[in-house]
Formats: sequence, structure tokens, C-alpha cells
Amino acid sequence: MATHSHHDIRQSLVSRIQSGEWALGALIPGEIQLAEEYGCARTTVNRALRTLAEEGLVIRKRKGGTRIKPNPVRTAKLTIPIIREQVEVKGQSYRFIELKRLDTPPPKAITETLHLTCDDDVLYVETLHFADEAVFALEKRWLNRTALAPFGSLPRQSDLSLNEWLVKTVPFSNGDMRFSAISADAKTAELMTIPKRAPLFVIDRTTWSDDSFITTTKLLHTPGFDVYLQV
Amino acid sequence: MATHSHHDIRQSLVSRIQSGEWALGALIPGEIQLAEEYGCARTTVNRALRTLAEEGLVIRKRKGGTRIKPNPVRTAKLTIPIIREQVEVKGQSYRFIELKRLDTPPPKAITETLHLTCDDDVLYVETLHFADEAVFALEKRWLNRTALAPFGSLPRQSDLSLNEWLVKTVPFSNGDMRFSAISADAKTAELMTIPKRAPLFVIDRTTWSDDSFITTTKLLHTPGFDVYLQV
DNA sequence: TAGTGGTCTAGACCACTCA
DNA sequence: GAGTGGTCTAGACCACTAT
Repeated sequence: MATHSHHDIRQSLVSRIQSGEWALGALIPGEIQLAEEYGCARTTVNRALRTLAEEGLVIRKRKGGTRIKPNPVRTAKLTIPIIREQVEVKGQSYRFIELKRLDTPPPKAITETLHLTCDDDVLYVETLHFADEAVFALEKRWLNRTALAPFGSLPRQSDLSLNEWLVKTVPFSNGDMRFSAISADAKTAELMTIPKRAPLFVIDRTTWSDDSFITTTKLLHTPGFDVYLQV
Repeated sequence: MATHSHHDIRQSLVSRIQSGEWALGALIPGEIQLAEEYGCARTTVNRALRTLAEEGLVIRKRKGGTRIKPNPVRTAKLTIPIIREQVEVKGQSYRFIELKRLDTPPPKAITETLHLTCDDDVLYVETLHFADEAVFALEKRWLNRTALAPFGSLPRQSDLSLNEWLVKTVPFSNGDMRFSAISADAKTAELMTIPKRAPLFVIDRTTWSDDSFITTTKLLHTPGFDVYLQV
């Protein structure tokens, strides 16, 4: 077999895995042996196997060798959504209204989850996002102004949406995300001008930068919204 | 700077990006220049930069150089869910009931989406999954028996759930996933023993293996279900 | 302690793409 | 056409860990 490209070798290995040549959990040959088999340098096989490990198809351990992962993990690419872009991609026009901007201290649950100290200066902002005059999402956000201070002042009400400002100003942060479905309560339904008890797609996202809490946000999306992932 | 590890170099580059040394979209020095700067081989810098590109922090182009990505893409690891495990992780006991197993041809919409031919032998299965006697999810699944033939016969009604059998038998496939929220209609609500119009979290997933359609499934989750992602 | 993967090097050639 | 990243090699040494 005269394949010298790590890409081809990766593909060949995937085929051999798919064909059942190696059972789930089984040990596959070592790098040196595979390099001989494929007629290339060990480095090249290493590169192919490393890729497979990053893709979650195999597990590699020094001395332990390389094994087929029993329960493969798929990785999905997820872009941090900028609401304006989500709307405009659909060919609709975007605008937003900031409903509230308050300095009230956050609920206890949030304070605890985010490890906030009493000194942290927390702001609450509620924003309504529109797509072609229909409500697209209601955003409830808490921001840690203490941690955001180095990035300059927050945009004023009528400027850029906070959603977009944050993504562009504080990039490369870490965080987590939770998707769920809830039913709109009376007050929310009225705000979003949708029927009471309509199903809402909810995204809760919390963002950290360098161990300090930046922001947490709850996005309530009107019916019809979805999240698509290539796996 | 005497850092010779691609890992350290990556970290250094991330810091320099976060510090604002290079603006979003800006061109950063080439591999050779960085290699001189860090006092290591170009290969090592290449490895660090390649990692950053895979992480979605930079964009690399031959001749065009390496640029800071304006809109960073975060990658989230997503495990293909096995419903039994999702339930058991929460400390609840799992069981399922297969409601239907029909040979009726699939709806036109599905046939077209999946590029099925007339020859393909398609099976429809409807399963109800329980967590501690409460309904956890309703699963509606179409399977392509033609493509599944090489993997042996499908489990019988009372055995392993099809969900689990598929994940373990046909691993390393490609596919896509869509999350959305809908309201339970009267019939569904009755089946799932939940209130009419309750908000359901829906996962639509389609799986392909080697260009042939394997299965498509719609999972309707009872209220309280969520999907969590580390970003 | 021995074996396996992890990494680094120095050099070479290739492939894409911008001007 | 020239410049940048993409890749391969052959060899070396290191780090972890199973036995």
C-alpha cells in the first residue's frame, strides 16, 4: 500500500474501523507497525492517529497503545450566535429594543452559580430582538461590569446590541450552553406578542474569560427557531 | 523566549491574541518569523498554529498568511445520546416500550430528504422511553433496512432498544442534528401522559454511513429535558 | 523496566493563491 | 512568479504507564 499522506492513511484507518476489522475497544497495531504497513514514516501515521483521537474515534495511551473508542464522541462546530446575523441570514431585517437596564443585584441563584463577590458590579439588561417586525427572541442578561471594565465602556442603548458587542469585544472566552424548551407564561407571552403557553426554545449561556465571570444570558426564542448541527 | 513546546507556543499566541496585540482580522507573522522569535523549528510553530486554526481562533491560507478570525467558532463536544444512559446518569431506572413497528412506506418528505430509492426497504418504529415510570421521550424512527443488512438482524421488540443498538452497531457514521421546541398536540400528549400543549424539546437526527442513509429519528422529550454543552 | 505514544528537529519539496 | 502554509522524512529523545 503506497499511501504516504496522513489524510489518506486516516481515511484508510476509518474504513478499517467501519469494516469491523477491529472490534469496539480493540487494540490496533502500533505506530511503527502501521508505518511499515503503509510504507511511510512513523510521524505520518502518528499524525493520522492523532487526528482520529481528536475526532473521538480512538483512545491513545502511552504504553497502552491505541484502542477503538467504544462510545464515539462526535464533535459539532457551534458558532456563538450573533442574533443580528441569524436574522439577516434568513433574509429578514433586524432591529432590537432595550427594555430594561437595571443595577439591581442579581438573584441569589445567579450570584452563587457564578461565584460572584459582593464587590462585583452587576448589570441586568433585557432586550427584545426583532426579525421583520416579528419578535425573534427575548434576551435576559446579567453582566459583570467589574470584569468588563478593561474592555471599555458598554455601548449605549441605541447602539450595537450588547449581544454583538460582547461577541466582538470579548472573544476567545470559555463558557457553557444549555438548550431547553419551556412554555411561555402570561407576562412573557405578552412581551413577545405570542400566544400564551407557546413553546419557547431557550438558550442559557454563561461566559468566562480567564476565570472571571463575564456574562450570563437567557435567550427565549419564538416558535419556529431551531439549532442545526453538523455532526 | 526559549519555549520549544508547541503547547507553550500555542498558549503564548493565545495570550498575545487576547492581549490585543493583533486586532481581529489582522495578519500575524509568518511561521518562519515566529520560529525565529521563539527559537524553535518551523514545524513546531506550524503545529501550534494548526491547533489554533482547528480551534477556530485563526484562519490560515497559503500565500495569504495567518489571520485572527473575526468571529471565533467554538467547538462543542457532543456525545451521541443513548437514552438509557441519559436516564441512568440521573439515577433513575430505564425501560422502554415499542409502540409500533410498521413496514409502511415513509412520507414523501422523508423519502426525498434522504435520497431513498424505491428499492430501499424502510421500517418505521415508534418507541416510548421511561425514566422511573414517567415518560422521558417519544421516539419516531425510520430505518433503512437495506443499508443495515450488513450489520445483522435488528433486535427484537423486547431486547435492546433500537436507539442503543444503532449507536453501538453502526458507529462512526456521519449525520446532522436539529434542536427545536414544539407544543404537544392532543394525541402526542395522551401518548406521553403529559398535559396538552406542554413544551417538548425535539431532536431530529439523521445518520449516514458511507453515503448511504441509515436512519432518521425524531425524539420528543418531556418538559424538563435539556442539552448541555461545554464550549 | 520496557514499550508505546508524544514531541522536536532540520531539511526538503509541494500546493495553493495573491499580485 | 513568488511567498506562504501543508506535508513528509529520518532520526532522536522524552514521558507516561502497563506489567
